[in-house]
Amino acid sequence: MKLEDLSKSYDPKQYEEEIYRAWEQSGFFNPDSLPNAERRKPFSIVMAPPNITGHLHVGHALENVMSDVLIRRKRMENYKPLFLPGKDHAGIAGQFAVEKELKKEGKTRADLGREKFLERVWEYMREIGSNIDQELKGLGISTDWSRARFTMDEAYQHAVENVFLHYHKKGYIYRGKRVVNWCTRCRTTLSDLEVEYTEEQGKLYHIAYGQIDIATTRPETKLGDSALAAHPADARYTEWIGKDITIETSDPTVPRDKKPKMSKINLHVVADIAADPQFGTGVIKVTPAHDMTDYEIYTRHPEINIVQIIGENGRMNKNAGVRFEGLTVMEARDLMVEDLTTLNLLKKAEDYTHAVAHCDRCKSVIEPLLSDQWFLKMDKLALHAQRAIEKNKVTFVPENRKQIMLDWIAGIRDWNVSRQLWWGHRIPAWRCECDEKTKPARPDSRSGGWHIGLMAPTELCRRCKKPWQQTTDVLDTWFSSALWPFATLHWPDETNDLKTYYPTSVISSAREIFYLWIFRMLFSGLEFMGRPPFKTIFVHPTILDKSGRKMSKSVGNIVDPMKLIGEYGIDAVRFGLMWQVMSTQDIHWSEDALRAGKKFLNKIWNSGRFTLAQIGTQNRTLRKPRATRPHTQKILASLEATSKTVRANIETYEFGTALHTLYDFYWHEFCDVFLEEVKKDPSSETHQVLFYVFASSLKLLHPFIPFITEKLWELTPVQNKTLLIVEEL
RNA sequence: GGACGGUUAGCUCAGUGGUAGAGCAAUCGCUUUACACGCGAAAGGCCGCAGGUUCGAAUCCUGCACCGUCCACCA
Repeated sequence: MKLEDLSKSYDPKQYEEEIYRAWEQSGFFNPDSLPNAERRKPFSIVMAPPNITGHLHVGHALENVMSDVLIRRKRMENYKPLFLPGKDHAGIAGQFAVEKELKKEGKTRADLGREKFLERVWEYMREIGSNIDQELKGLGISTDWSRARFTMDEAYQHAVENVFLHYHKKGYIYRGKRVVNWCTRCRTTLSDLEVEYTEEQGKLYHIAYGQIDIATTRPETKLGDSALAAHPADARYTEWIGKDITIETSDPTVPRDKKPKMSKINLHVVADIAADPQFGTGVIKVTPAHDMTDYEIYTRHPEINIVQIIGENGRMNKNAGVRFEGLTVMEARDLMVEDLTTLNLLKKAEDYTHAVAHCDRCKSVIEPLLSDQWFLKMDKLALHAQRAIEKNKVTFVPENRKQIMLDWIAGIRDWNVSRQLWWGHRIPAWRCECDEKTKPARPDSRSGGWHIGLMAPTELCRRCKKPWQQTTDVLDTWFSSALWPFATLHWPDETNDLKTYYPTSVISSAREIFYLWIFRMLFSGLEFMGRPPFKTIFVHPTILDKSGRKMSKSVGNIVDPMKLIGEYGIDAVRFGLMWQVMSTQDIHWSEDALRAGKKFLNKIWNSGRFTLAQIGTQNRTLRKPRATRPHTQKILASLEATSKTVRANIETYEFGTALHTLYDFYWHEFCDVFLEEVKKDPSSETHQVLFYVFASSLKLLHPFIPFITEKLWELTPVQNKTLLIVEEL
């Protein structure tokens, strides 16, 4: 291409595709294929695998561009950087996405059945998965596609099974009946971290319980009451402790079409620290099957019994009595309030704002329910993580995240790892009919009568000669994500990749998944690899809208990175993202930064055209020229200073400062001042310096805006030139 | 209820003890042969509020207000 053919303004669309293809064809995204790979030191980042449920959002773009800046920089610093891409099957989110599609066809997953449904999920994953790959490539990131992983790959599934068996062998896995977060729509449990609380306007009902009044937001749970509790130090109630009191209630045996009837029941009164003397009357009604706190009270007082009144479908079950059975929780609440009013037991109902639990995924209200689930004991695993953090085996950026993580670990509870979903890793737990009869699941028996291990589906039970049945429960999606930094490198096989690239250099994570993912990778890495899975945890900023609100579909303030790329080009979007990253402060999204980027690219382009025209076509070496004149000396010194600042800033993840520094240097010192000097003094020395500063600037800018710099590099007459991505800084 | 962060030009943000800065927008002048996605010039801020330390504070300390995020079993 001749210089005269270059357009007067930079047109990204003209070059982006061709350049990305050239990079891919070079094989340089694969660190093993780099020149002198054996002599380079490893550097590695595993991509936070996007969920295959939709499109990339601007947060993905930010995170991956930041990682890519590091990777590209390290490649030019003679490391062999691995940027490992992949995708997550996203258990509940994945299943929910496909269910939503089915709903449009008027079907549910039950209509298809497990097998057919899973086929459908796989189909969906393949389709959406390849879209996501395209979108990632659209960001210009230099990931090694030959190493791409998916959490449902066969090898990955083996790793997951391996981990489960390991934990079981160590006694960390147990099956227990607990009050869990139950999503009545998804029909599965959720871990505490997958529950989202929203402040909602409700009512606080004051109900007469014998001589005591009790306040509750959920009067329908009255049907499952099995005790009352007061604080042991609460003098008002000491005489009641240990005794039964008689309370009046709506008789649940009266059919719904009849008027409510008063009936009496006895409730035992216990002393328990969970009761706050300051709140209401200081007495709590205890409904152990449907409230976490109440369940804990129950575990401390063996004399209390437990009655489940809400079923997994979110409706009242037969324990609630004919009057309430079959009603949804909300319907039951209304009826109970109506009955209590009629029976004159409702003292008052005041407006009350309280936190209501919702399913992170489908936003349905969570019902706390008593349920048999698999748990992972967290005490030892958390302790190891805690020690590693305390001994600074991992670095947190920003630093204050360290203490935040430690505080959180201190209050950790066992992890409910089972899910009643179809899409996910099946738990390797088996049983057969005879086993079920002879060894019924007892609460808290280690595996509740299940046999844990790997079995062929054809294997028969020795006792009854019938085939073993595998549990239909699957694992929490984060159980597999926790293994990402080593399972992607083929653990448990001791591969070269594992030896070379574990531990990874830095993990870049959204605050949102700090506990959900980062913490779990940390203890998993320690448990299975004996070392933390990353040296540095970089908790990157969250992109909010201009007024500081979280981006969400319902608010309609989402920014689509692909649309922006279509409008501004990849480099301008990368520039705009990095321009706004100041330390780890959240970003109030402003498209101005993209406009600034676009203008800057144009400036680079035209200064490039000018420079190339000035220096002629003869190949030059990249050696630093000697400068004898003030303007050449000045620009070389300035380049040196810029280079140092940029290096320091990238090392400390100060992407915005690095880019601002480059911008100021390039535009205001190189273009505004030096290029004007060149016009006045077109000497050989000036041209040598011009060439050197221009070429050096392209290298420094490349990690941020790789396309335009690669294109200009191609046009620059450099001796023994390769692609810019592998040029030495 | 706890933890953390923010509050500087119209908007998005730098600046962390010595006369206030950038990008974008707005104003005025330039069809100067790299670039009008440009060049030059001018304009714009009692640096959230109230105290304190200091010769001197946007910058350090204390308190308060507002905004935001995360964590927490308050019925």
